[in-house]
Order: sequence, then C-alpha cells, then structure tokens
Amino acid sequence: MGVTKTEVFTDEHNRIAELAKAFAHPARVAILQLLAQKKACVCGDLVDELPLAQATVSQHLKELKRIGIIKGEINPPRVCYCINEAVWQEARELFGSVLDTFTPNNCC
Amino acid sequence: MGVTKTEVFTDEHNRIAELAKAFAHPARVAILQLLAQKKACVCGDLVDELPLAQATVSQHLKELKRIGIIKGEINPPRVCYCINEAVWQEARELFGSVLDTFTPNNCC
DNA sequence: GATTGTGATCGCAATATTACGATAAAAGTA
DNA sequence: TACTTTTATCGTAATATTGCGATCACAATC
Repeated sequence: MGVTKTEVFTDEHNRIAELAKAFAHPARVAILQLLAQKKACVCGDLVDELPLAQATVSQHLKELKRIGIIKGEINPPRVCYCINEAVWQEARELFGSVLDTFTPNNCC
Repeated sequence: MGVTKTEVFTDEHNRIAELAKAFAHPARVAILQLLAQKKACVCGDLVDELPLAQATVSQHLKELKRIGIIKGEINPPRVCYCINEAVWQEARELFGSVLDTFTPNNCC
C-alpha cells in the first residue's frame, strides 16, 4: 500500500494531518519560518537560505501551496511567496483544538 | 532518494518536523485525540475505535512512541498507552514558537 | 503443560516522499 | 530575434510510509 485511507477518517482529522504535513519536514519548517518572519519572500532568496537544490525547494513550495498555507504572486521574473493568513490561523486553531484538550490522567 | 537531509537543518527544525509527523496522519491524530481525552488508553480499545487493522494501529503507536509523544505501560495482557505530558508540552511550545511569530506583511 | 487473550513483529505489496540534474517556460532586456 | 534571469516541471533514483495477513511472544488461566 503506502496510501492513506483518508475516506475512513473525519474531515477534521484529515485536515489536521494535512496541515501538520506542512510542518513535517525541516525544510518546510524553515521555509514557513522565513516567510512568517518576512526574512525572505522571493523564491530565489529562499533557495539561497536553504541547503537544497532549486528544484527541491520549488517542490516543497508547491506542496505548501497545495496545502494552502502559502500563496505565490508572480512578479516577473520573480515569484513572491507569502503566508496565507487565513490558513495559518486555521492551523493555529486546529492544532490548538487538539493540543489544548489534554487532561492529565493517572491511568499510567 | 526519499531520505530527508536532516544533518543540514537545525536541531529545532528537525524536532519540529518530527513532532509534526506525529500529527501528519489522520489515524495518529485520532489516536492522540483519544488518548488526550482519555477516551481510550488500552491498545485494544484504540483498535476498536479505529477503522484499521490491529497491526496497523500497533505500527502507528510504535511511531508515536518513537517520537516520544506517548508512552506505554505494560499491564498484562494489556498495554496502556498515555500521552507523555512533557513532550506534549514541548509540541505546544515549538508549534507555538513558529505559529505565533507571524507578522502580517504587505509584500504580496 | 495446553490454552487463551492481547499486542508486537515479520514480510510483503503498493504508493508516497525526497532529492536533484536537466530542461522547459515565461517575460523582460539587449 | 537572441539572450538572460528566474522559476516550474520532467524524469529518475533511492528511501519512507501505509496497510494488512500471518505469526510470534508473553503472561495469565485452565
């Protein structure tokens, strides 16, 4: 297999998993952090900051765009990437909804 | 390839990515939520709650245990799984450290 | 000592991910 | 039109992940 059975899980669980995937690779964490702190924005600048080939960075950007957490604005010959504020907020809320509902137990 | 170049990223970025992986699959989100809300604890109960085979659930539990976000206590013939509070807190802090440092921009 | 209940592990198949060189695409510039 | 710059995409290779049936391991119980 290798294919996740998304259809048997709730939409919320699938969405949380998808948003978590955005952060589930160190390069993507680095990209998101650079964009969030506005230390970079243009694709080429991100490539300069990251120890990865241009093709690889572009691929990660594509995945982040697919998830929706970033958006790109073409500014020939450059492309400027930015955090999608609404989705960023969605991530905060969904992660919070899971992480904040932990009640310590004495079960084990 | 298929192998992440962890050595070229910071420890923090790698750790965030690893913790995010815990949430990067809907089954694991469901497991973590069940444990956080204490609606299940024993492995068998988790299997009953999830639409996956026992072997698959066990594998996800192993991965969560490897990451450290859950711990298991053997209680023959059962095994009781619980959230590792310290790591749960670590996740909250690290995710927060990224998600809270977003300053809206007017770049694009 | 055989049986039972519970969970871990093995082995396999299928798909996904990561990485990168090479090349294409797009739009401006000479 | 040719050239340059920047980014996307293609193709490929290697490794990782997901899923499950079958089996193993362990301790309790009969």
